[in-house]
Amino acid sequence: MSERVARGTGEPHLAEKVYNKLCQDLQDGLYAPGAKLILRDVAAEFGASLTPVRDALNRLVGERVLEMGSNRTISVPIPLAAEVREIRRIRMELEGFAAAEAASKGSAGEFADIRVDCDAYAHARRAGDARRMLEANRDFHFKVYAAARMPFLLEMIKGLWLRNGPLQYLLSRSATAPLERSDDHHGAVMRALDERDPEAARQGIRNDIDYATNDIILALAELREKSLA
Amino acid sequence: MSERVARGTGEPHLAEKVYNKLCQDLQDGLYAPGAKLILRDVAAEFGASLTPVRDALNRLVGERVLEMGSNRTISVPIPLAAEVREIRRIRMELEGFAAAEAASKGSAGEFADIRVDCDAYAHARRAGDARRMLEANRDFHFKVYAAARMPFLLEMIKGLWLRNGPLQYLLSRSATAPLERSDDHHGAVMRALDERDPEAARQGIRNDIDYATNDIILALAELREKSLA
DNA sequence: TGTCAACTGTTGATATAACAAAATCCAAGG
DNA sequence: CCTTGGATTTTGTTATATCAACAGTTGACA
Repeated sequence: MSERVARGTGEPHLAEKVYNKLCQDLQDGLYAPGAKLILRDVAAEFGASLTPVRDALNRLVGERVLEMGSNRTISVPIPLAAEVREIRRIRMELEGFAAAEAASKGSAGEFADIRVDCDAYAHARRAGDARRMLEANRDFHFKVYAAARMPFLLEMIKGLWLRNGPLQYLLSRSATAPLERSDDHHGAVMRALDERDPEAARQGIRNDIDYATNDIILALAELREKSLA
Repeated sequence: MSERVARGTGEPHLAEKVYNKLCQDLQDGLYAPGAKLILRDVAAEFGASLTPVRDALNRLVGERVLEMGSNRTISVPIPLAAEVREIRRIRMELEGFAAAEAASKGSAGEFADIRVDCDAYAHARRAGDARRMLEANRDFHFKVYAAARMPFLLEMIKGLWLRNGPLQYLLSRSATAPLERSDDHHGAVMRALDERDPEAARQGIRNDIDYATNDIILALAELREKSLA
């Protein structure tokens, strides 16, 4: 039953596989906020023992993607609206900063690549394809941030996104799911990049985050209301 | 040999004790950058088994305070100068933002409390007491950030500080240890808070971080030079 | 019928054993 | 003196057993 292990190579061990899969699923909004992650259940899912699962979960707790309750239960956080608002402000600072840097330091090639996702987003929205919208939106944002050439900043932003991945779960099930219309903001960012105008890029991203978060806050209120019923 | 465990209460379990102690020691610069953390050694130090130590270390890895090498060895990161510079810029954004918020939202009582640490810092510097300087400096900064009333932001900033805690290890052993003279910047922040001038507070903190990081970069260069010898 | 205590299953915490990859060491050979 | 090859030790990985806290259930008794 003991799995072959590879150390030293880039080959992922079991703990890392579990970690990666959980990240993926969290990002894709497959876990509801509040969902508990039972060690033995997750272990069974992967056909693994507790140890690698503990490793993965503890790492996620360190990243604040999961939280450990006072009873030591690990679960997907249900942020308070105030917390979502706080994270929105932090994201506006950090991602705005990254966009401004990108406008200064990005290459024309990168910008062309970014435009593809910008168009893909608009196209997907017109087609009403929610999944593609999500994907294109994410690619658009992260390609902008990558153009800032600040790897650690990119990591931090990824962490913030992962953190509200589960909230997209809500969004995707929300009655009022508004299919956010970020086209204008994305377009503004795109123009700012081409014109190498850092402040305009910053402001475009800030607006995008500002508006998009409103939907999340609404969905969250809806969840709370439902959980009282 | 099995330790009594308390679940549900706020009482820390073994893994958490290990985690807290490591945080403390890292923050105090007791670990050199590049130091390896051997599972069994740490476990022996705490008279514990591997499991709780794995828990603590994995969490620290998640927080990017420690890093896992390709051979799965966990160690204190030795950042490249470029990384230190990147983190400096991120800190300037984030901590500058927090200071600006503090100027808007902090209470007069908080400001009075902050002034104590500001004075303590100046006093410790004149007395040449390096340890007290460090302490007063940290208290000063974090009290400012706490006044912004953004708990998650505070967490993130703590993470960034923890991350270059080990670099203070270098500083404390550096031949050119410059005993940074942050008095002016601290004073500027202090004035900005009292006058409720967010932009001045932001700029004061930004300057402080900017200058203070230079010392770290110098010490880092010194380390690299020494490690080549 | 309502209440409470004992029982039982669940779940996280810890310790430990077995294993494999890396690292280290040491001796033989060039 | 340096290299090289294998033996030995170190060290991370995984699985597993045991224990204590917790939750839910059942059943006895008032």
